[in-house]
Amino acid sequence: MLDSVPDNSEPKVTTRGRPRSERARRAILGAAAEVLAEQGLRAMTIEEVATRAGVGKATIYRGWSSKGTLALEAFLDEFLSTQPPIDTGSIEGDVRSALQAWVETVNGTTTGRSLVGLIAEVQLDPELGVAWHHDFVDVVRGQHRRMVDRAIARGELPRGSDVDIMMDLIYGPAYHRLMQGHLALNQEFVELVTAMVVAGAKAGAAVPRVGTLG
Amino acid sequence: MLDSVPDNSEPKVTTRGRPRSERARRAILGAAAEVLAEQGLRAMTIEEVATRAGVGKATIYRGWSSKGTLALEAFLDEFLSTQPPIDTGSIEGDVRSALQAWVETVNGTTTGRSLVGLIAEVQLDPELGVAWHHDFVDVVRGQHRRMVDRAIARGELPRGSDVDIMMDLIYGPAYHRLMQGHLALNQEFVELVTAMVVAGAKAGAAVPRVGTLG
Amino acid sequence: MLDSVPDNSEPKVTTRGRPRSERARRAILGAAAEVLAEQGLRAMTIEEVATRAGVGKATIYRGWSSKGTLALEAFLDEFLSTQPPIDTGSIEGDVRSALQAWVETVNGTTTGRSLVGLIAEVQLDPELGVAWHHDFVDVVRGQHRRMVDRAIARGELPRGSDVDIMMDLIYGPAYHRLMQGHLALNQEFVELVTAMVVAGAKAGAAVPRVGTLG
Amino acid sequence: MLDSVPDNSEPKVTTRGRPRSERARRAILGAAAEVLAEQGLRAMTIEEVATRAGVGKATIYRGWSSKGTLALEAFLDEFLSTQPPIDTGSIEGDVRSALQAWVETVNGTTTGRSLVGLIAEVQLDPELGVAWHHDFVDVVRGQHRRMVDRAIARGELPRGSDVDIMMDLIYGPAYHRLMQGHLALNQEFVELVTAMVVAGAKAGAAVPRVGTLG
DNA sequence: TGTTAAACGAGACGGTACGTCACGTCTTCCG
DNA sequence: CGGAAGACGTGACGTACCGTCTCGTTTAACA
Repeated sequence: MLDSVPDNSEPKVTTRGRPRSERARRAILGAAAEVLAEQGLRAMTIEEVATRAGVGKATIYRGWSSKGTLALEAFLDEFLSTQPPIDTGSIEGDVRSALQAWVETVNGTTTGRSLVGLIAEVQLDPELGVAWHHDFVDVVRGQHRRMVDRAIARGELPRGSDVDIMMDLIYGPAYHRLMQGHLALNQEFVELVTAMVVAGAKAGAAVPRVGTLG
Repeated sequence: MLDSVPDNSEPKVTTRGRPRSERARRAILGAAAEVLAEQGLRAMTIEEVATRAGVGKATIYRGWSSKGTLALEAFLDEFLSTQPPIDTGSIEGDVRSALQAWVETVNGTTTGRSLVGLIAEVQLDPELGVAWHHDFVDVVRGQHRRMVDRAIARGELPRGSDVDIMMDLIYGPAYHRLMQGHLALNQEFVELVTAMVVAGAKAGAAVPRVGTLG
Repeated sequence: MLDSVPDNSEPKVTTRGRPRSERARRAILGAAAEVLAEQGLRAMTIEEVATRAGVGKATIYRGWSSKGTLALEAFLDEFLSTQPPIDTGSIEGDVRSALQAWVETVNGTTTGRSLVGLIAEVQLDPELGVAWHHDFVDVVRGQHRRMVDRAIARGELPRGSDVDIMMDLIYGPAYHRLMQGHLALNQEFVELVTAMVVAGAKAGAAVPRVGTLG
Repeated sequence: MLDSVPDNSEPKVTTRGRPRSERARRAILGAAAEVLAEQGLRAMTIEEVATRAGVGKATIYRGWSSKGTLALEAFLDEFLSTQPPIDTGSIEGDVRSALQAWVETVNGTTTGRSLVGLIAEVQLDPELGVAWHHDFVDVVRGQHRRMVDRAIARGELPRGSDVDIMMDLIYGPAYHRLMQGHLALNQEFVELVTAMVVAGAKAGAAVPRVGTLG
């Protein structure tokens, strides 16, 4: 979907203006992160965030259109900082490292639990979806895409590889287990997915592209 | 409907007794399905379902512990009936057919939209998670597992294949696109996933199994 | 306007149904009377009444359409019980006694202060005006009217006397001082008004009724 | 406008300084009068006045301490200009003319409705009461007092007449009907009150003055 | 004429109360 | 006597204004 790195030097999580006072903005995001970590997204209320931040509710509504957009912004920096840039030199090493970092965050941090709650919220709040795509999906997929692009450039993967499918094969199973909770996200999972995806990608170049679609 | 679902001749979606009167039960589930299709899970309220069903709210609470469990039951039969038993004779054919049926439901029906809402709700309501696993995840994965087992039995896939990872590689990308909405769930997606997963599975037998570390 | 005694065996202060539970109704009216006496009508809030009554705000809104109608009902019984039926045998005695009772209530009780607040509120809330007229103005004027009617029957006042004007001459100055606060409502005021009104009424029978009006 | 208003060459409606810029002051009072006429005192908000006047809220608060004091000043000149100085030569003529002018204003103009709202507001806002007495009650009663004083000087009324009671008997019924709304303020009312008050006043000289009791 | 301090418009801020909604429980009363 | 109807206590919602407080920007008096 997006190939170039999104130029969002600052997130566009809200559709509204942000608070004039940096003090209020920081207090709100800090309180939101706190409540999010303690109680989860469902239990988080604007009223409690306002109280903890020492801020009027209206000030929050002035800056964020919903609980979701606020939680998203509170979540973003923290999560992204746990997903380091990765470049091991081989596609297999890159995939393994990226999955490992993701699994560790998801299993070990409150930020990981917020991720689950936010993905859920996005399904239920269409407006939040817009911000989610711009500030999370596009950003994260941009990083992953560069990983796969490098592998193609190195000749590790066939030139005609479908990068999007590659990315979905790597992270799809991970998000699937995260959301359905049917099996553990552990080291074995990381190894197996890495092995199968890399094997499939190297073997799968010959896939006949169907003609009915672009 | 299902090619021999294990033992749940009747779903265990609720932890409570069900309404004494079958009439009320049908009216409630019908009204719930209606509201679910029209307005989605977030907008559905117990009050509206009760009104439409011509039933007291207490009667609903007697049978279902939350909006989620009610929606789950209203969703289940309908969704599962759209996922027919599959046995084309080859793993490639089976995977393609299964994904196709899933994609068609998800793209074309209100039931598909309910699926998204329910997965979201499950993340936010732990109690609902129990019912979700018993009545949805286990059932559906049971079907898929038999599909892969048959391929191993036929010798299409190596004997030591990790069936769970296979299943996650097939459906993980699908659910990933469904929840993140970053790319279309179309025929090309079905073909590419089928090809890469089958290629990876056939090639991936040599993967060195890590110990039980994790 | 009204001649016959209004048959309001129970007040019609609200336009809505009243709470089903007598317990809630009593708690609400009690709390309202309390807050009214302590803080006055302006400072009284539905939230505080609800809290003190141990009742949800919605229960109050279910029974009363505004702060005013609630305050009115909380005020009514108490106020009316301070204005005893009067029958001294002479118009002069009756007027003096009635004014005296009124002045004592108004000067000495929190109910008196509520009266001021309610009259003010009625000016600002047209809906409240309807209830005010039915439950207060009509009731009180009915009592006063009987007082004047008896004087006419006794022959103390001329047969053609305008009863409404009489009543306004008695109570008009009183309410005027109450609202404008320019002079004290004391015993001297009662005596002077009584004397002048009775003198005017006895002398004023010969007033030529203007013909331009009914 | 007034037949020599005592000393308030400029009203003391506010306890604060006024806006430095005459332009702002006029814009604010104009906007306030407009909103007052359109929506009444209850619905008038400082925010709307500020917006209409093209002025910051702080500029209003710099000049007036509350909605009431602002409304009072917006109301004053306009109302007083409708109550012309009166001197017909007889007490009866004076009373009739004064009541007539008052009734016409009250029945026919938005200024009349503002009067009601302001009297109400005065009951609920003690601080406003101070300004109200200084700028309205004292001014108006000053006019009326001179009217009665002249009648006494002319010998129409007994020398010992209680001027305050006279004034309350004239205007009390009028304000009473205005606030309670129980009967019309029409020509008949004017005539009857005039007749009865004048009759009472002329006959009532013999009233035994009670001591200073009360 | 150029400088500078004030007053200004705009409106964000921390609050309070509003009136509404849906929750999950409890009560009433009808069939 | 079971269930529909819906009132109940609760608590969060999102809004409206409050009165205060920064912000630049006029604006007008003095240098």
